[in-house]
Amino acid sequence: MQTDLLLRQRQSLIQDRLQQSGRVLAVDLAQEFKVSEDTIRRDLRELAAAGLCERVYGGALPIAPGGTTLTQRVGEAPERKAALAAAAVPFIKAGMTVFFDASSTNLAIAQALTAGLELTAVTNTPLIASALMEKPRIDLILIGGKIDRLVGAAIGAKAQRDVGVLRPDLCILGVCGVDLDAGLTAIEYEDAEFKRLVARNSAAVLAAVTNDKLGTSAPHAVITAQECTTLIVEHDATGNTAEIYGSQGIHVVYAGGTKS
Amino acid sequence: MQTDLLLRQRQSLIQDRLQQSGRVLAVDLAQEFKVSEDTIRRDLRELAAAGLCERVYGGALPIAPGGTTLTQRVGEAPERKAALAAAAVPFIKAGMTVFFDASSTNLAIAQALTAGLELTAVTNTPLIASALMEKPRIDLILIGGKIDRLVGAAIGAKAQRDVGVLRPDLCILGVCGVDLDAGLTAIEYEDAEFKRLVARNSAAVLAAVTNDKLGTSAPHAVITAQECTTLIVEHDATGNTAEIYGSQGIHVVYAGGTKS
DNA sequence: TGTAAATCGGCATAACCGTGCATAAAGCTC
DNA sequence: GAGCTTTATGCACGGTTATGCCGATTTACA
Repeated sequence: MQTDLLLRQRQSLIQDRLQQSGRVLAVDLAQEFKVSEDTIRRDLRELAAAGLCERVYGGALPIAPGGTTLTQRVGEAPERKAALAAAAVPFIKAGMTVFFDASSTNLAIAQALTAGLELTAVTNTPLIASALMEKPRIDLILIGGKIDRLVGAAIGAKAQRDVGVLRPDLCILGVCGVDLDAGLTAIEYEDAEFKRLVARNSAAVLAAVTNDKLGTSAPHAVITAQECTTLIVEHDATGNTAEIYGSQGIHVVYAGGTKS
Repeated sequence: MQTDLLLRQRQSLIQDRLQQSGRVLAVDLAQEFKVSEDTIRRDLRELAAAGLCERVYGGALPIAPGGTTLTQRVGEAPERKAALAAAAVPFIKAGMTVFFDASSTNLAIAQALTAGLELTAVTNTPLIASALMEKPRIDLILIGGKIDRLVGAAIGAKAQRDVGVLRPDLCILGVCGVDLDAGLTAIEYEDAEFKRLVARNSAAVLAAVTNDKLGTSAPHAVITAQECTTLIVEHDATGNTAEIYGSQGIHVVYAGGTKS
């Protein structure tokens, strides 16, 4: 706990607390920073005036997300995705080049990254790019092209050409289905093409999936299950998931629960 | 503890302290270098002017926050930007191909578009792309490349190459300064290059600016004032704006007010 | 509806700031 | 080397900022 902070430092830290824990209490902050509650309130008022947080009785909340179509998907089961994201973050290490595929879970991962992390991030998804811009130490590369409205990202010929020159250390894949036989699958043909290209060019592939995708398959194959390095599943995924996929050499991680 | 340092040495050491501990206090430095606080303050002022640190009350911080980024600017004066946006929307007609340049005001314009509008939108700014994704009838094309954190968009060689093939009907330019003699100007060199390229390739150029940019100029010229088709200013812009720019054949529109 | 907590505005104060001026050292010109 | 300019520094002054405290008001909740 630091003492004698400068104003900007304090406000900056408040923003961190906000983004990390989803809310802040004036009392807690006053105690933590050893200043009066009045000062904290003034800070919160200023941050709110600058549009950086939403002022509420007793503290403040992060700025309300707009309500996007893909943000809509983010709105579904946010705590599950946050748990998956928290489990995925440790796999992203400083200095890496990481590709973030289009997916609401991956957006959660991007948001969950610690602010100080230094890495090169690549994405074809504006929403994820926007989230990554909040992290000051990240080198951000945007893959352009025509945006597919369903996927919410650029996946066409141009995007495939641009992403084809990259060799990421890690590919954080978004998938529509995961099955031992069918492998990782996607709903759209072109999306699957794009995902396969990136995954095959990456040194490692990580996928974080909610329970409803486990054991299901979508029309278009992306990669085989064996090509997936790490699979992050929910803590209450069917009991034998780890054994089934683990036997294929896949590293299975349970999120937010007690298991393994 | 050293004595009798030369100015450059001292400033260099201050930078070290800054990078090492994340902040410096004027009092501490004065004591450490055995000079008056005034001298330290002068040092800090110079370093800040050179863009090497951020001056704050009591000392200085590293340039980590990085000037004012796009996400920061979004929160400033939202109601003024909304008014400008409302005035800009009528210029965007169905069927057009429109380029949205990086700018917090342009983000407001993107948000203000009616949901049913059918058009092809192009942007190099993830934040604007995210906003445009909410409009279901818009064909969205993303310009990729390395994201410049200060500008908040892709403006490098790759982005210029990709945008160079487009011939938009309308370019909604974001500018840092507007002056009759200096024309439309930008703070960053590469950003200016990018903007000029897009503007010159567009059939029409529209710029919406807040009062603080009127009559000012930034280091790098984008286009001459005459090359700007439409200029949208605030309702309380200095009275003779319309006359001055109007005499150059520029269509001046006052936003949100009673005038014109 | 009553109560405790949270908030807002005003006020006081101490620390901090920038400016202008003076001084001294260093560098330059002739 | 005399005389000038430039530069770095310190000091004094008035203005500004950050913060804590107080009183009046609003809000949440039982």
